[in-house]
Amino acid sequence: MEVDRAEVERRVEHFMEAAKEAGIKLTHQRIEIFRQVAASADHPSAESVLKALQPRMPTVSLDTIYRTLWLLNDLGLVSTLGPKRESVRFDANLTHHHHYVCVRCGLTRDFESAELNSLHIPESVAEFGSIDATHVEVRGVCSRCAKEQTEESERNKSAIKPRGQEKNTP
Amino acid sequence: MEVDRAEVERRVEHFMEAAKEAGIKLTHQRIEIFRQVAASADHPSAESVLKALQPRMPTVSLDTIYRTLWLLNDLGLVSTLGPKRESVRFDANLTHHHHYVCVRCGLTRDFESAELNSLHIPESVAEFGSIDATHVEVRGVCSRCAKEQTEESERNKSAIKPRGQEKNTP
DNA sequence: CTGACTGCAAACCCTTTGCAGACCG
DNA sequence: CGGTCTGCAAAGGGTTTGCAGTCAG
Repeated sequence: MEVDRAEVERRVEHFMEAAKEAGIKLTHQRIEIFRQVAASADHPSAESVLKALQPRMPTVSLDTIYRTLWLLNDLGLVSTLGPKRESVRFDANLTHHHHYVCVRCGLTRDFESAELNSLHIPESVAEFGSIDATHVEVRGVCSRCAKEQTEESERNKSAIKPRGQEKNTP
Repeated sequence: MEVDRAEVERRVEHFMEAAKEAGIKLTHQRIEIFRQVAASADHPSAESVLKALQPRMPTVSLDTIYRTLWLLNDLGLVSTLGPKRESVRFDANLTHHHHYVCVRCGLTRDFESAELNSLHIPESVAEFGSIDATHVEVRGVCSRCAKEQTEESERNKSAIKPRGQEKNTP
């Protein structure tokens, strides 16, 4: 499924500006990789970006795609779906509940809300398939990470923030 | 963070019955692994279950934990958080949007809803940390998988359904 | 020109699998 | 006791990293 052509070009434009501003080089690979992600409505993985790019760029390699996608992520031009790169988590709470997730360390906590259990979902969604459950995910920075963040922000004043790689199962 | 002791025992009880009903053996390992997941409010990974169990059961191995957790998942006694075990997916749509996810093949589609963009989150959630974004995930079986499912349901009439392992980036 | 970037290959981490011995029922 | 289950070790798949050559600015 493809994104509207004009929208793709708008996103690419935005990417070019942001890249220039961040002082990174606009290589052929980066432009094509970004264009490919921007054009796909189905949130591709690195692998599927590679497959899509192969015909146009036979020599592009998977690791460049990874590096580029994470770079784009750091620049705030794309985001990732679901947990970054963690192990699978298991949940013995069988009641209908929702989650608070810390975007820094992955801490996950349940919460309940009768209101959120009965959300009104747009009718258009039914076209995708059956609707079995709806689940709300609240994202933020947990208190512990917030504390660490302020502590270390004393020294860092660089433009680009590193992609948090620390793991944590508190 | 620990789950209420009585609640844990209630869950373990439920597990014992369900296991008997399913005809699987109640080994020491299975009971302890289940108890550990049931007792953790933070949705542990296999690795953290292992660490928690090491003191009590020094010889338990990581692969047994994996096998047991997936077994519990198949029995409907635990569930998994986030995408089962896929590669990271990237998203170039920077607008506030929500997701429809097929639980069979992982197909993911965006949808928008002004109503869902401004949900009322319980105040208790603020205790966990800052609230930066809220995101609704609708789960179901996509039309394509639903078709396949009915086609193959002719032959299968086994009690326990296999854990869907197929991957798919449509 | 020169430092940033790419491609290659090998390393890494989490997870799964094959097999021989151990244990539940 | 027999078949299920465990532990071990090794394989597997996705992702990352070190290095030497390449390219954008």
